[in-house]
Amino acid sequence: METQVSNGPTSNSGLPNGPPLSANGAADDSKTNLIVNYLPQNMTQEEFKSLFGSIGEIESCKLVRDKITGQSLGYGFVNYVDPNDADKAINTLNGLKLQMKTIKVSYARPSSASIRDANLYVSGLPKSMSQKEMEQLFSQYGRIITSRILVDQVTGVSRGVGFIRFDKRIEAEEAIKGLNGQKPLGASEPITVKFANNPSQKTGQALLSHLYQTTARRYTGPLHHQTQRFRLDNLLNMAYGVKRFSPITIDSMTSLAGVNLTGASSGGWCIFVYNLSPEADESVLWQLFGPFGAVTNVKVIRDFATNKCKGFGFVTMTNYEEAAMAIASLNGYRLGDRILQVSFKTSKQHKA
DNA sequence: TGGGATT
Repeated sequence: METQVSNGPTSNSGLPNGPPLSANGAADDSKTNLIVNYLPQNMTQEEFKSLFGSIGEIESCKLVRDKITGQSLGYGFVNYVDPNDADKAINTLNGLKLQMKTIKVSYARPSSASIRDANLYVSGLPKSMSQKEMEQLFSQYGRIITSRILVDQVTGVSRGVGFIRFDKRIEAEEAIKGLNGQKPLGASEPITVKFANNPSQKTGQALLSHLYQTTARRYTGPLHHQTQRFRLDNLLNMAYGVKRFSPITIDSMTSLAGVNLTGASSGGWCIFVYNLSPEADESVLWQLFGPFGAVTNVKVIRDFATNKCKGFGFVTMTNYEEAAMAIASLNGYRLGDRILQVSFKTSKQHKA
């Protein structure tokens, strides 16, 4: 997504021209220190250093990692010895495409506690709201460093989700107080405003959570009956319930993986789980579905006001066969005093 | 009986 190199009213540094910024007597690295955003998840410290070291001598550099999981947070800092090299790095490496990412290279703002955790996640935005309009809404609370609205990769339509990074954390806090749960002028639904997760943090957490559940289960005993083995044709009928695709033959089963791109929208098979209790949380979904295979995401849908589960949730599984087995096994499964209904998620508009 | 979306 090339748009990420050119969003926001100012550069990510807040220092568009890299002006002098001494003041406190400490080493002034405002002309040499760069922040690099949108690095590929799998890039190592060594690769990072190698890439930026090709420009000139580096005083120091750091790929920022999650303290607990150790995984890259997708950004880092490079401090050059020579300000000219920093300038050159911006000119030559900003916008560079690495794998699926377009990296952003800009001057780093001076390190300070007050600018940390100033990044907000906004959802429920009207699809018609532009980035500029979103900024106008938030700018009353402080100086915006960057902003973005996520769009559907295919249609380009807003997903109603955005990010706002303020200069100061207190500004972000005030924006949450002032805007969370509020309806923008003319909007029909309130927006949600909260502190954003770190980039790419979610997948790591999902992995960890799954790992935790998988490990913990060994010591707490099985949570459900053994998975039953179904004949393949029987399984497919049960998994799909009412047929919504052209009939699937057993012969075509092996080729389903190649068809995933259409059947499973971007990154897995989405499963609808109905009749969860109001107390249900994400962990119960991990526990139920984890044993069947790779689960990448679980979501319990909660009421905005009460924070209680609205009775359903969603699970995303990577592999079709594992998803189908989970559905065949868990549909009709009794959880407490409730009988679960589990099926592949279908699009409502396509309902007969 | 059908949401939210984490750059």
